[in-house]
Amino acid sequence: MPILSESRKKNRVTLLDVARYASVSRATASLVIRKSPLVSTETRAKVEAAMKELGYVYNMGAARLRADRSLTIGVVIPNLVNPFFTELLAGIDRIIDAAGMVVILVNSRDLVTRQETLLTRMREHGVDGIILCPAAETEMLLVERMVEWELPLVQVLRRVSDDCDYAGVDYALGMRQAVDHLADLGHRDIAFALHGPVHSAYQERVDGFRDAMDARGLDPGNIIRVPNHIAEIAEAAPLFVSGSRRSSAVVCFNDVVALGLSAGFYDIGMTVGRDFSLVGFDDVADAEAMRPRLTSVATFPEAIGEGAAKLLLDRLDKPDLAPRKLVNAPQLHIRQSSAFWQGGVGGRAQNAG
Amino acid sequence: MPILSESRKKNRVTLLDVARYASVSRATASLVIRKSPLVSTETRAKVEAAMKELGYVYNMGAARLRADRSLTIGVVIPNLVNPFFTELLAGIDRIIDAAGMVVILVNSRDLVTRQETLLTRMREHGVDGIILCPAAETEMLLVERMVEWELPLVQVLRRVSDDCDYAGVDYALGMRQAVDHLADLGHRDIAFALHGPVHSAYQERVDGFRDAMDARGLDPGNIIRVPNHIAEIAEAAPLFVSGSRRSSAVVCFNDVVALGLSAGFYDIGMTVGRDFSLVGFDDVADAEAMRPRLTSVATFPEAIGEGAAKLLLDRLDKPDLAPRKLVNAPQLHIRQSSAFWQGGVGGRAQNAG
DNA sequence: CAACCGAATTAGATCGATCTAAATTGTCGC
DNA sequence: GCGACAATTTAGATCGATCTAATTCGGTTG
Repeated sequence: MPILSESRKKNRVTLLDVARYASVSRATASLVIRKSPLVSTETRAKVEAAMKELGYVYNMGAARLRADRSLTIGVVIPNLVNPFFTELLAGIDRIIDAAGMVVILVNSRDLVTRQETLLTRMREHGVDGIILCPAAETEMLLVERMVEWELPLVQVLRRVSDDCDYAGVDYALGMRQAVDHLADLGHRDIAFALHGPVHSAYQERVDGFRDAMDARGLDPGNIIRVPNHIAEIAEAAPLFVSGSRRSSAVVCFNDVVALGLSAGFYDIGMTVGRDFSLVGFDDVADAEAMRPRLTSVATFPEAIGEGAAKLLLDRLDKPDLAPRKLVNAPQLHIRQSSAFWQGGVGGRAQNAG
Repeated sequence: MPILSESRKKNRVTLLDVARYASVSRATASLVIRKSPLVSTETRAKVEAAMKELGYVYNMGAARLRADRSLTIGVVIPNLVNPFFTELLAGIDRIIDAAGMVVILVNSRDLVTRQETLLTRMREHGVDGIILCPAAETEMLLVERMVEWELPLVQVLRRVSDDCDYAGVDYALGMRQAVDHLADLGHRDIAFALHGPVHSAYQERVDGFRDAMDARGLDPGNIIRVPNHIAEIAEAAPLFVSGSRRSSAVVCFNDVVALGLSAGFYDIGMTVGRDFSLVGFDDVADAEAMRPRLTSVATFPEAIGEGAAKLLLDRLDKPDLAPRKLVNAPQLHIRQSSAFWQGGVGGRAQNAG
């Protein structure tokens, strides 16, 4: 257990020191810090001068104890390395920071047991609220327990309970945009490539794909799981263009899958955006940077992060607000990886040839 | 200013409640929590049962006030979206988490004034220590001031002062590996592509490139700045293969630059790894995922994060340790983007043709 | 049996702020 | 000149833990 140097605590300047130096009471000094309108301009100036003079540092810890407010919020993310979550985090940070609060960040690594521990830890640290992207297989119970604890909670991206705020994406709409785009280009054999742990967003994307295909009168049955690790996804590319069920286009669960498959098609000598069409999901920065540039459904993670943070701030203000949902509309970003159906190649080749 | 619901504070279970329930004193209950060996097994069991029974939640805030220790560390990162920093963060998180502490994360956006504010805020929050990747143009003074504050500090990746721990990379060695590799492949006209704000790591990379070129008897003068934003880097590719000073290979400041240039060469119809060689720096996940796969100097950001966190934990333990430096050796990861010099193409074309 | 010991327990002060309720000051109307 | 009133200021209790300096107690020991 780390111990702090003795000297640090010895010569710490407290509010009492400031008050004495400015010849006012501790209470008045406290009012000045909190920018209360109750103190006169004159006194305020005197105290502020004293604070500067003595090098006073506000002690949040003490304030928190008395006021039961920590200006701290917890953020639980299942995966730090995925750029999608990073952008989400950047959005959260922007809003929380602007509100003068700070973020305590933890990484659940998508493990429910770890998540449990972490939530307890946040509670012990006295966070004012939590933004949670629930680990896969999180039980509804967890969220309900937190509501019971009266710890303000916002679910983000993934949804476990309806009794609690949520900021996410209209995945169904996104899938419709992707499928409609490919269908409009003439594709009929459209596959879906997915991976990763199962959670509400996963389910909504899959269902969204199915519904969108149905709506266009296409067969939504060609759903293929690819490896979870990015470097191995490429190896799955042949699955889409060989065997009994060939496709001419694939909608990807996210951009990571799309990036991997794009590499995979390159490896087997197929040119994405000509021989085969690919649509990603999320539109992370790589979509624009890779070649061919990736057509992708933008989900604006940063905006979602901002939305989630705002929901939380609202709730801190009014704890009794009814649960709210913030469902962002995604937007298809057409680039080079999707092209008109060519016949001759892919699943329709036999019919067309 | 967010206010918490009244009820929350009303019915909170405190250590006193637990003590009463277990019919022991507050002090004893406190000892149990802190796993002191002073209490008898019997009493310990009694108290632990009471805690469970009453649903007691430890109040770090109160403990921190008295014990002057917060089990919290601050991490200041200049850019959340860069995957390199994310991996770094993951490494830090792993170690800090294992030590039972949590990370307060803030984003300086590479602005010194913001960084200033954030450091003050961390101090007010009573973090036990700070891991700082200094924003560009941070003055040495800042770090020295923090040492004076007796706030344990570890610099990471970028170095501003020698009076303070530092965890980073041997950039000079990395550049030597990159240059030697290309030189061994027969390249003589090797350019350097850089971008971004100027800081110690920037300088060390540039100097490293120059020295490495000198050591091989090559002219290190072809250093070109490319745009900062990833989507625009591609446009800079022609600069390397046209004009008076053509090159056959380029060493990149980091993988973001490499990724951008790789796209740029694709756009002008050149095949990286055949017509032109490219070596990245950092070896982020994309290096393996892109096509052609990127030869890159791995700097192991996650390991550096772990190293930095360990340095900090050590220092918390022994504040009077002399400043230490942890300089990781990078490692060249050869993939597809670098190939033998072809003559006929690139800078040497005229000589060879 | 008194003195002493170590192990276990505890009362009470304390950390540094905020909150409550009351005191102080100055101003105004009559 | 006095009470009413608003504007400031303040003393003292308080948040929930930890720390210090005892105290208790069963068991040895001389």
